[in-house]
Amino acid sequence: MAVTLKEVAELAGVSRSAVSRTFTDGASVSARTREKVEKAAKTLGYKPSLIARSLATNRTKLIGLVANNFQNPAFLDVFDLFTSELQKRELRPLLVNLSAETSPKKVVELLRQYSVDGVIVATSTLPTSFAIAFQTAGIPVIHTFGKFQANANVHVVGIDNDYCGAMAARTFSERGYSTVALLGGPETATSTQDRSAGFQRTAAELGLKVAKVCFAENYTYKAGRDAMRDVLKDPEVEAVFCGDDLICMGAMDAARDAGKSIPEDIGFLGFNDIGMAGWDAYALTTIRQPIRDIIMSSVELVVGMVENPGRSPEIRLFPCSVIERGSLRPLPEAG
Amino acid sequence: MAVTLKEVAELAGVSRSAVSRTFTDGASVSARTREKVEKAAKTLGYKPSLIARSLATNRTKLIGLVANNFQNPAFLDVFDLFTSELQKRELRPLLVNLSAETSPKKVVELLRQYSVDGVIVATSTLPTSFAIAFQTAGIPVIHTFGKFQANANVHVVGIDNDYCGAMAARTFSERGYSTVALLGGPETATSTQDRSAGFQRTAAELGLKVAKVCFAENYTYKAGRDAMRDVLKDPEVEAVFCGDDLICMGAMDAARDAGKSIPEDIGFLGFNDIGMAGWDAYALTTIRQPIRDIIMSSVELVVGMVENPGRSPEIRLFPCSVIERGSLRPLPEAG
DNA sequence: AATTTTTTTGCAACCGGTTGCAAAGTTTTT
DNA sequence: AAAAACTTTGCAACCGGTTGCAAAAAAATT
Repeated sequence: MAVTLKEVAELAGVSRSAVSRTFTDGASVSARTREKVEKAAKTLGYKPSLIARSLATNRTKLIGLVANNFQNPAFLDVFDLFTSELQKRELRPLLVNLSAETSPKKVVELLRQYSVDGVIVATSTLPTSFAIAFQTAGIPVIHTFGKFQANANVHVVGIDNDYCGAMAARTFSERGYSTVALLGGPETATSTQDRSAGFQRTAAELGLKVAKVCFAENYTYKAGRDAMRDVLKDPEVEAVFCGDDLICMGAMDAARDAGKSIPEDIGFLGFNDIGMAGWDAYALTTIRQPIRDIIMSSVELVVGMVENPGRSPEIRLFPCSVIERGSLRPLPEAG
Repeated sequence: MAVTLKEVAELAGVSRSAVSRTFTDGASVSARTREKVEKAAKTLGYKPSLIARSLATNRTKLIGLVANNFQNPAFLDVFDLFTSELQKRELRPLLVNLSAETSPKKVVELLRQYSVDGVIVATSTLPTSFAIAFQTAGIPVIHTFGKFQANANVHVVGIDNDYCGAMAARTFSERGYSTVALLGGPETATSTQDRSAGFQRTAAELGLKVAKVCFAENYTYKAGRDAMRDVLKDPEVEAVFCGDDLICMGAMDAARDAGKSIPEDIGFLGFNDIGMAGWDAYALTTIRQPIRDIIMSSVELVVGMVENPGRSPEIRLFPCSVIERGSLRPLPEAG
């Protein structure tokens, strides 16, 4: 069915190598040969087979994209940006939905079998060891949204979660809150752990009482709503720092359900700044994570790794900022 | 770096074919040979290269997944289901983000170059001709969420949009509304056109006045909010049928912003039943589209096509149903 | 035990490209 | 016009598997 190199070579009256070279960037072909080949290729509708090329060059132009959070709208942006950014560079994403795949080990095997050129692990709920498994298998890997360590042994692109936790504590303190709660994302996520640490440490420093610490089971509205019921048992809580906007929205609805009004009776601070955070019904004050920068940088880095595998592990962190809307008391007037 | 067939064959003391056969389902190998090979493979950590296999067998186990709607939360389900459903069958999704890709023609070329075994085009905003282009190129294709025609020439899996439009009109009529509006999705989407047709025809039959027909520019909250401002100019509109839940939520907020309360002053009927539709802040009455059934069926069909390319085009439609929440007047008591 | 049937095995060609190398062809230099 | 330097080209081997075919081995039949 498909037209091959050989047929084009025959029609153009040149060798197979000549045809191959016309379709390879930077190869040496004379203008006359190129013209003949291009004409023949056009006539036959020839396009080189990327599979065959991959076998010969040992490059597939496939980038594995491993995620386990297909429920959260925050990931829509991630997918959109990843795919379009890869496409711009003539690369393709090979998606792996980790929630469905049995073991992480299998995922590594699988992507190795497909000879992906690189892998982006986009999740904060997996340990660093997962990303390292790719590295051990000789596959360039970036742990996006991952936990960074001073003695990095794997590329990490994301944010400083500890610092963001501290930022949340400061945000509460500046607005005059004195007793607050933490309603984090899944407890096993490294992002949750780091934010929690930063939040509690800074709260202590600022004399802010953290009356309650709890965690939602996953990044969903429902999990947030359920966990919030627990927080509401404690009447002294004036504001809640949530590990994710979706969780936060669930928590807000639980609070409203209990007759509280926002921000008068209770304040909420979200995380991520997903599109919905700006909707009138929630008007969420939240800490924005610069997804776009993170993704672009991850793609750039993985491409760099492919070109230069020896590159030493890098940590790239992007700043987050508080987006002021209506779910917290306003800052007191300066002066 | 990677271990090859040849090395395994040498270690096991058998021919390359024997190794190949141990890793090919249904091939003939004796128990003793298989054992020797498996032992050698384990020692060396061998896994067959899928690229090489693809070249030889002309099957890649890659399924192209073309989408152009990465903004809508409804697509999270789509991605999740598609990827996990493909994974169960040992297939991989090769994602194409159409919004970023220049021309549809290029997409066909691209997926052909990667020799995908099949393609699922998951969008209602592209004409049937797009799906047909794959077919012409000899690639099995399913148009999921596509427009179906009596004389089908391409597989379509989805819903009967005309019928759903009619269902919306009946829903309004049953609840005693007499003057309504249609706030559809993008006007170029075939789903919008069909729903609109069914809605208006049935409204006319039921004596329901459609005072206003307009369309959101895309499937977003903002587009819904903007378009709703136009609808609000007409004070006689009692209820609005929206082309998508996200659009509907935007529209609801525009209405509330104008001081209307829901459902007392104005009613809303959404479409899709995304997770957020159930949130307290919206409690959207909406027409549920059975995404899960549609996706599972699409995957099953594309697999069937790969196995039997001669298969004649099929149309698979799934029923939708009204999910009653709080954005419409209740049904009058029976009797 | 000899013959027939069935199963297993290795050989070698093939899938559709790339690429190092040396020969052939051009262009530049002397 | 010959020599030197540079380009272009085709040959042939290779990437890592699969598979039809015939020979070899094993099992079943007589």
